[in-house]
Amino acid sequence: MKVLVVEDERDISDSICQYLANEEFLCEAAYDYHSAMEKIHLYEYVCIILDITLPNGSGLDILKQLKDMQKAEGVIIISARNSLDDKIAGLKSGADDYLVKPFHLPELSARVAAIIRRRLFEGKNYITLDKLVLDIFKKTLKLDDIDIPLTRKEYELLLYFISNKNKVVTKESIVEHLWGSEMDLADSYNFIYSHIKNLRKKLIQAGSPDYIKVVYGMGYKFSIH
Amino acid sequence: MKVLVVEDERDISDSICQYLANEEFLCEAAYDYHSAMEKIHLYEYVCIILDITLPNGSGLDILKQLKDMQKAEGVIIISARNSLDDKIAGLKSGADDYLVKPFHLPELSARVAAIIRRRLFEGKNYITLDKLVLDIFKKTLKLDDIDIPLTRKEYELLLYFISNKNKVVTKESIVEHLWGSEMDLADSYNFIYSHIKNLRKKLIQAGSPDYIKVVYGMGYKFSIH
DNA sequence: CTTCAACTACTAAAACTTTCATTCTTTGGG
DNA sequence: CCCAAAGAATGAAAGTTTTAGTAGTTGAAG
Repeated sequence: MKVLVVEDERDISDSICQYLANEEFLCEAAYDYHSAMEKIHLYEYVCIILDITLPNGSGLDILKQLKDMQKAEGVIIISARNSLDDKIAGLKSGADDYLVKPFHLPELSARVAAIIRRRLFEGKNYITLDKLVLDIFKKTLKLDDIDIPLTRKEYELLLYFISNKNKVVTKESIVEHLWGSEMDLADSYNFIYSHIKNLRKKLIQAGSPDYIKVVYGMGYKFSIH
Repeated sequence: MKVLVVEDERDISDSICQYLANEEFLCEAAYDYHSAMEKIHLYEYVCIILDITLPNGSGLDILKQLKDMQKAEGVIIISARNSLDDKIAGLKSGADDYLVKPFHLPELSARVAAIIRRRLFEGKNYITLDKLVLDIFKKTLKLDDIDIPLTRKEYELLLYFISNKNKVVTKESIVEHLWGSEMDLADSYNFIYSHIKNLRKKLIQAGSPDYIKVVYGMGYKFSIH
C-alpha cells in the first residue's frame, strides 16, 4: 500500500514516513511541487498526503490536477494554517480529509487507513473471496475459519493480488507496489518467485485452489469466480 | 482502558481526569465539540464522559453521531441542569448513564467501571479464559484459584490483549492504549518487550499456556479458542 | 534509605527476505 | 513435431530484520 507524502519540511516528512512505515504502509516522499507532480504522473499511490504550502507551487494545484487526471488516489490535506478558507478550498477540490499541523501521527495513520478502507474495500475492513477472508483490520487471513498465518510480504502480495483480482499484474507492478517505485529495476526479480511460491504453498496447504495463475511472459492473474 | 472526557470547564475536566487516572483509567480530554468529534473518529475509547453544554455544539449531537457511527463506546452524560428533559433526551439517544453536576468523583468512577463491565465483560466483573480468571473489580488474576500478582502495566497489557483476543495488535496500538494517544512515537518500543516478557513469565510460571503469540513484523496476537 | 515497577542497553536467538544454482515449463521457429 | 530459448518454479544457503532474554539504571513511593 503505497502512500506519497508531499511536504517540504524534512523533519515533518521524515517523521510521517517513519511512522506510516511502522504501520505497514510503503511511504515515498516528495519535497516540492515539481517532484510531487512527477511522482504522481509516474506511479500509482493509494493515498497522497499533501501539504498546502510548497516550494514552486501550491498543494491545492496538485489536488486540482489530480482530479482533472481522474486519478483514484485518496488525498489528505495537511496545513499549518487553520484557516477555514484553506479547509473549504481543500475539501471543495475533492480532498478526502484535512488535518491541521501540528497533528498526532496516530491520527494521520488512522485517516490513511480509513481512506484505504473506503477506496478499496467499500468501507469494510475485510474482503471475502470464495472461502477466503482477508481482514485488513485484524491483518489475518482465514479459510473456513482456519487461520493462515502470513508473513508481511506474503500479506502485502495477497492484498495486491486481491485488489487487482481477475486482472493481469506484471512483476514490475508487483515490485513497484511492494518494494516501492524507486527500487532498482535493472536487476532480475527472481525474489518474487520465492514469495509467490511461499504464498501459494500456504494457500494450497490450507486447502484452497491455486488462485494465482501465471500468464506466461506477462505476469500473474489472481483469478476468482 | 482509555476514557475520553468531553467537558469545557478546565477545572472540572482536570479533576475528573486526575481522579480517573488514579483509578487506573487512561484519560484524555476534549474541551469542545469539534475536538471531541475528532478524537472520537480517530481513536478508540471504552467510555466517553459527555457534558451537554459545549462550545460549538451540544453533547447530545455527539451522542447521536456516536450512535449513527455504530461506535461501541459507553456514554455517561454529565450536565449542570437537573432537568428531566435533558435526562430523557440523553437516555433516549442511547446514553448508558446520566449524572447531575456537581457529583462525587467516586460515583463517576464507579459508573465508568460499571459501563466497562457491561460493554466488555457481559456485566460481570471478571473474565474467564480457559483456566485464567481476570477480575477487573479486584484487579487480580487467578489461575486455578492461585493468585498471579500483576503490576499495573502487566495488568493493563493483559486486559488489552484480552479485549482484542484473536486479533493482531501492533506495538503502536499497544502504546496508544497503555500510554495514551499522545505518547512520543519516534523512538523504539523496546520497553514493550520487557512488559511482554514479564507478563509471559508470570503466566507460564503459573502453569498457563503461552497465549501471547508473536506475529513477526506485525505485532502480537492473544490467541485463545 | 529501601523497595519495586518502569524503562534502557546490549547480546542471543528466531523468523523472514533475498540470492543462487538447478530444474521444469511454455513458446515459437524450423 | 521437436528443439532451443526464455520464463517460471523449487530448494537450500546467506543475509537481514525483528524479537527474546539478561542485566542493570532510573525514579517515585513509602
